Amino acid sequence: MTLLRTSRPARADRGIPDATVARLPVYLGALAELADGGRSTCSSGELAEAAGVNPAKLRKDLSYLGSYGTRGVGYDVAVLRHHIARELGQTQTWDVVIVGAGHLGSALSAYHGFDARGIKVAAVLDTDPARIGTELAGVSVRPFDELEAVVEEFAIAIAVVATPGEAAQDVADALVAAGVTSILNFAPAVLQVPETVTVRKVDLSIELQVLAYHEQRRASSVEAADEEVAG
Amino acid sequence: MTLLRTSRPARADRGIPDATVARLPVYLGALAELADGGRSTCSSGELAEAAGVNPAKLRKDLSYLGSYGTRGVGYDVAVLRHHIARELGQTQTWDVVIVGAGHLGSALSAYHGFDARGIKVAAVLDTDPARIGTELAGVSVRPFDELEAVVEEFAIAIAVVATPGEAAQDVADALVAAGVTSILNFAPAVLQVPETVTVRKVDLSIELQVLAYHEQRRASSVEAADEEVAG
DNA sequence: CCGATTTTGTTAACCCGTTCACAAACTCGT
DNA sequence: ACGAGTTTGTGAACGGGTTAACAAAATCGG
Repeated sequence: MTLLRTSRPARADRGIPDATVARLPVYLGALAELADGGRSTCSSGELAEAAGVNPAKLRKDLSYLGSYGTRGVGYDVAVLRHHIARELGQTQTWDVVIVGAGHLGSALSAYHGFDARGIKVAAVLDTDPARIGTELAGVSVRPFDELEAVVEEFAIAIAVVATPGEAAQDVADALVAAGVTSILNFAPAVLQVPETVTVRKVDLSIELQVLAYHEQRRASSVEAADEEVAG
Repeated sequence: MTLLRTSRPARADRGIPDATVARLPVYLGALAELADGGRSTCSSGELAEAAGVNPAKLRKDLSYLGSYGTRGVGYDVAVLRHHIARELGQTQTWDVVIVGAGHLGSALSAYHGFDARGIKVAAVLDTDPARIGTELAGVSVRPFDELEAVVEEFAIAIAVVATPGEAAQDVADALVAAGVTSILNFAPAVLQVPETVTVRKVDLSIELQVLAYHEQRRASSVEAADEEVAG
């Protein structure tokens, strides 16, 4: 027997590609709209249009979940919603803790998109005494000291860092020590964590900066076009 | 003569890759820290460490801007900052308008990362009379009707959509009509815009959902590991 | 029951981005 | 002036994701 393990299913152990996982919630939203509109089935074309992606890409994405469509017919809206939700872990509710009750922390704890997607803000923590005790979207702000207690109480695996950049690394260290294994980082800082912990970073000013870059190119492309004509 | 146009410079007309552009602001931040620490030069290794990326990737990224390093020495911090800032369009200030003065709009207008990066919130607009006139981080909230006037007054090219999902498409249409050419969309909706307009989308709940997916895999990978041992 | 039509699932080509590895270019000590 | 050591810039291999294209599988009309 040969020991050729290189070319194997490879999806079984590696899971769904990240790029696909990031799009699944979009499909879920589009399916919810279709369901609200009374549709019980839909084609990949319709769904792709609603989600703003290429139909081939959508089918490829869905194929990672299994074969839940019917050739010549399309997808059953309810069935597909169920399978995507299951794959994303939406069949259970994920309790998360938000660290930092500033503007961003407030905005996040008030964000309505969460409940609909199986995410619940279990607690908001802050070190500022002035903020502790204030009510934010149903939960009151608790002292940062209580982190370990909170993580244990709600069995929290996912945390959101919405602190200033200077505090972010210390907060991350505390989160890791408390047993959190996934961190969504909004602070403008690069977090150092063990390999066992997943970090995703969102930097609002970076997004704007990318837009500014494209704007500048747009502006200077006028000159470029002139050159083109001249040359 | 053959018509082989496939392998061409291709960078001259296409500009810097988006992935690189998104990292340049990170390098800029790391360089600012180094400069604050009194460093006048640095190597690709140091800068890469500070930015949290692979040194080879950093050098490749910088090579798109030109050759601003010195072999055997490294990069001059001040010079490199200047060139990156110029490439990103940071030598000028970009005025942006934020539509939606809810929690997220408030958080964004108070975000300190902007000023340091050449971005200025020129105006915040909302349709809710209760919010109009309130002060947000230096600018008062103005009625959404004044969009065209605001865009003209500040020569605005970039807008931020921080409204509920239902209002987003109407807002986008108005923005396009007013002459805005870049949109950063925080609303949970897929925006339809002309090809001439650039849209970038940030969905906070999607980011959390991706983390939830990884968490779920982590949990079920215990079973998978058992199987592995058994098989 | 069969051919025409629709739509999925998937293979293969393509493209972009990452990473490796190394030659070129610089500094420094002697 | 030269060799040893350092660090950049980039050519090339690699890998993942996107897209096009098509075979497989279903429906429908007659």
